[in-house]
Amino acid sequence: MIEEIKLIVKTALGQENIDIANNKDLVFLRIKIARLGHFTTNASFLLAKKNGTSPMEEAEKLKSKIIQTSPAGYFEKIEIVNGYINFFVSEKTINESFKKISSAGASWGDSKIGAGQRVIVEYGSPNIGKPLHFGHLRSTIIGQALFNIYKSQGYKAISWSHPGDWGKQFGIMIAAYKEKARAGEKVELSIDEFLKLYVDYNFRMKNDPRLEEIAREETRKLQYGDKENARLWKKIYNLSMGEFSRIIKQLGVRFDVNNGESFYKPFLKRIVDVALDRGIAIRSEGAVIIPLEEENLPPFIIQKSDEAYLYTTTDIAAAKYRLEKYKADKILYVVGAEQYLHFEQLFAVLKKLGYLKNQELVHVKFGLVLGEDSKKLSTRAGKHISLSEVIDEAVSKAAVILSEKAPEIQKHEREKTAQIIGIDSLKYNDLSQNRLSNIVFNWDKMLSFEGIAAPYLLYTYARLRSILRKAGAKKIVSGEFEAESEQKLILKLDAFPDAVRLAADNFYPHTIAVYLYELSEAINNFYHTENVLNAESSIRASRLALVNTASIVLKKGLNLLGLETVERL
RNA sequence: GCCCCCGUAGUUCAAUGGAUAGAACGAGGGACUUCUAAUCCCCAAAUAGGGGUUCGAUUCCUCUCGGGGGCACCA
Repeated sequence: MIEEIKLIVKTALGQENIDIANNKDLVFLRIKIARLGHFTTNASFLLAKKNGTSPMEEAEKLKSKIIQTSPAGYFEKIEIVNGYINFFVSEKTINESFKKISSAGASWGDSKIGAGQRVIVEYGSPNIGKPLHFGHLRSTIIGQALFNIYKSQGYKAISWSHPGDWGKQFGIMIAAYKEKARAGEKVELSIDEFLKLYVDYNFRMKNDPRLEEIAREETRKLQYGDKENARLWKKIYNLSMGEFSRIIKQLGVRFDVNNGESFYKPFLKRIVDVALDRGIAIRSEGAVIIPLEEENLPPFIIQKSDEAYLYTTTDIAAAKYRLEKYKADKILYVVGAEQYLHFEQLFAVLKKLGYLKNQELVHVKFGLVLGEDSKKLSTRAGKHISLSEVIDEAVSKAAVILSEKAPEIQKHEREKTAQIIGIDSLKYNDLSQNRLSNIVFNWDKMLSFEGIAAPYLLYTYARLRSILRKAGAKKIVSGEFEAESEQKLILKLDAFPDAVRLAADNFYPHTIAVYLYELSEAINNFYHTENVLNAESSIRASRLALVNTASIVLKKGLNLLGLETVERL
């Protein structure tokens, strides 16, 4: 409806106010206070400023214009309050809107805005060799949601994982492994064992520069093709990727492309050579750096003084590859905010090197997961919360609650349902808040199934499905709605595309998450006040159509966020 | 020292520069012979502080305070 109202107002503004109509400050809003109306615009304020008159005066003039030019019966009334022009749409308009939404069905909220554009979403990139810690959940979940959202907006979206499988952590693990092996100790080849080795070595390295030296040397050897190190690397890589795929699958996430840092090793030398040849990079203190003084940034080191490469080098190669080979128009890097500077530098360097032209590169940053002490959780420091542990905890807690509240659900369905509730809860907990804030890790909060949490949404959905099951299959796409709760629900359904657009524009999945909570409120309110199955036949038919449409939109929204639904709860 | 992010009820979070700043949890009270009570209804409580821009500021600018992160060979 909001698009229709936009058009009506712009038409009424006429040619003489084309500047106002095109002004980006002209806004159309859904009114939050129900008694004031459904929609409003600030056009009168802009007109008053332009003409040196009062908003009230301009509002009156514009209102009579709108009454003349708008389709008959579109508005129930138009009121002017404090200079705002407030629109009350008519019942007929609401019914029309419903028809549109229910016909669109699962495509409601989609758009073609991104048609012909390719967007690569990089997320969920683990550091190979270390088990996934809880912090990885954020990137994975936010990234997957953005990927889904962009796809729904008509983009050709590519989900891309960029595992850190080529860096110094391997040098450290290899060094630690060899140290043990030399001492004649048998090393169990498991992911946990390698983590222990890593943490321990890293800790000792702080006080012993010799160990640091050894690790660095192992890294260099690996990068320059040492056989033994390559063999160890492969071992750790396989262990780690197995673990990664298992968890990713459990989370319902998948990647179109899975090119780790090691994938780019054939390109690294050339990246450095070209940068040097063009005079963009220089040698400094034995290393190769790209100075970024003009950009007011610290220099970007692309090769170490021992000739090993860094993730900076890999990132340049990866970006070049995506821009040139994959012809990406947009790349979203869903990576923690602590890498802010790195991406500022990377984007500046890509421009300098001419790889980045008018494509859009965005660092979609998110806050850290902090420990209970409000300090960063770090694997290096041995502060580690295992992601798979958190997932298991969430699922088993869901199973307990499920058996209390819905004992009638059969065993095999119960396990599946507990999985979905547990995982959805973790995801929703993260997705429902602005990604920029830090999160303090807290078991209770993380696994809370009360209030604004996934079970509320899942329950709402299950209720709708239950009504539809009982009603039997019938397909109705329109209806007459008079009850207040019905109209409120339709207005809420009508707002879904706004939430999706906002999420896409700002890379904010939480706008959808918050919207879905509000939608569920409207749904719960509706079926508490109005009976569906026992209503008189024409009303029953209309309400069933509403229930059906609401369930489709709710499911669609949940799916955009990467959440699954259950049929009963 | 410089740079970035954050600061909203007791707590965890909302609010594309718009009206009377919304929820949830927690505390208290109420609603199931009728489509699932993981639901619904009622009730108290907040913009860190100072300037500025604006018809209008939680939102933009600026200073101060507080929390977090980053700043040459980790990712």
